[in-house]
Amino acid sequence: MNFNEQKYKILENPNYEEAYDLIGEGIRKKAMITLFACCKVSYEGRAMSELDFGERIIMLKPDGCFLIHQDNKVDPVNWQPPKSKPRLIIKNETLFLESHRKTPRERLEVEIKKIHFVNYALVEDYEELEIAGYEKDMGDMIMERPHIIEEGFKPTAREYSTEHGFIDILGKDSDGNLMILELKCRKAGVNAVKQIRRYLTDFENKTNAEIKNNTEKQKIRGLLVAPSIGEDAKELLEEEGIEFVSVEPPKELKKDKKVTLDAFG
Amino acid sequence: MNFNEQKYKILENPNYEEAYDLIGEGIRKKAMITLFACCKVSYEGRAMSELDFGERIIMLKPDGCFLIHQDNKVDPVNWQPPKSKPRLIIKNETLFLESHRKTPRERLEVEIKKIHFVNYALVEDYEELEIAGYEKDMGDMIMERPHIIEEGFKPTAREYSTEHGFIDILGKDSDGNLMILELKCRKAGVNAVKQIRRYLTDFENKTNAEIKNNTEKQKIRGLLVAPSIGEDAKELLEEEGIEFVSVEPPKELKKDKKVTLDAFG
DNA sequence: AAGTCCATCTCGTAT
DNA sequence: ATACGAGGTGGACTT
Repeated sequence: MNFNEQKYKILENPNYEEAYDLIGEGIRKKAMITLFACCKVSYEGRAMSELDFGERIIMLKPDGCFLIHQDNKVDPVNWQPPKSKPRLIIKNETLFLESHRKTPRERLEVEIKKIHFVNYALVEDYEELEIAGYEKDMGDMIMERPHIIEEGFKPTAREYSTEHGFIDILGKDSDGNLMILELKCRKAGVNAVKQIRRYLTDFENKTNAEIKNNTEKQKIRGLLVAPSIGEDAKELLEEEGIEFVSVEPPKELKKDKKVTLDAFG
Repeated sequence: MNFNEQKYKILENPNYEEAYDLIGEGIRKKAMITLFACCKVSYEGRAMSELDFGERIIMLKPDGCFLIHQDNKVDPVNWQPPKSKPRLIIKNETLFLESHRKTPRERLEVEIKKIHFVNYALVEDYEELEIAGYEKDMGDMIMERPHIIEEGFKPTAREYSTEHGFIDILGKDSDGNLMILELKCRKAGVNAVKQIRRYLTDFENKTNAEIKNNTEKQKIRGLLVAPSIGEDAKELLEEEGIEFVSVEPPKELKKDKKVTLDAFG
């Protein structure tokens, strides 16, 4: 982030012109914008809706998302998807926020009666969500029957924490080499391979630092474990010297899984 | 709103204790709480997930909803549904936000590294969304104006229960033949056709069993009513001798409809 | 509480 | 661009 830039900016009880300026600035800077305002919302597109005046939290994201949240429910009451284009309009001394998209043509219009506060925030976030739930079943299966991976494989740790996230399964092969397993319950893509690459780097640095005097060099093997693999992922895999093991995820019913998860409670 | 109460409260760069107090106050007052913070998120329940440190917008709603929004996508990256219970914890001079629910047992934990700003807002909103364009509205429209389907069509039942589910609309044509209508408010696929096929089978069996002595055989017509139809669905439709009627879902609001009707009274 | 079905589903991925 | 399927689907309604 540039030091000239503020991380965020807040205005309380702004008039429509001040709010117009702040929101415009936020959009230009690709910030997350949040308003607490009394507004009326009209939507027309795949369906059609009207929401009369009331107070809501409005969010604009830098990817074009437009969310209007009431004080209940997980889902926004009205919204526009990514890549929608926002527009600011002042008409009759009133601020209007609009958001448009094409294919399908959709339009959201928000008439702002009163803004209590508005802010923008320059968000820095480089992380992606790692979901384990479905991989968990697969992990359980491998922990119980390690020979699925290869004869002599011995798992040593689960959900092993590193700088770049959690390694699904850590273990050793019959020659004592370290094995790093990344599990995917569906067709694996390039991201999975990149993830293993990061884990390998973590461990190679660690190994170099901690046991640089170790004369017999311990090998570190990276394995992608998934039912199948995309073509682009396969190329990257071979470049990186990472191995691929085809494993079908166990077909358990959700109900069974639920029982398993409840057992933790 | 009580005049003693502030409509909202904002803190910039609070320490963990100040934030703890403000968020606690917001929860007690049943306010919407918004944070701009660097945080790490763990979820365990129906599935499991980890999201490493990064800046996000966190929202707590008075109904117990808990949302963590990254700077893209409509959906939150992690969340808890209504009626979840929030908890504030200070541990090792660090603030943790938790949210729990039962049935199913789920837990969300947010470790807060740095809060840029936090606020709560006492939201006053008594409006509900008025929406049009659903299957239901389409059904309403056809019940009110049956000629949309064809001249002489007379609906006899709505949501008619069969072994294989509910028939949207049942009726008779001008020749007294039975008509089975399946409504889709968007482009219809093969499933819609298969559904009608099942209904037809149900009725043909019934007819054969009950009135096998009936000399003049009553025809049973299956109709798919939708704005458009997929190519694969069209093929199956023709094989099965099912008819297709193109009807756009009504893009008018209930309120408008009510106004229109009121205008006649 | 559990099941069913719709949704401006959203979101990913392959074609 | 479109088509198809999965989801911690969410949310409304029925049993």
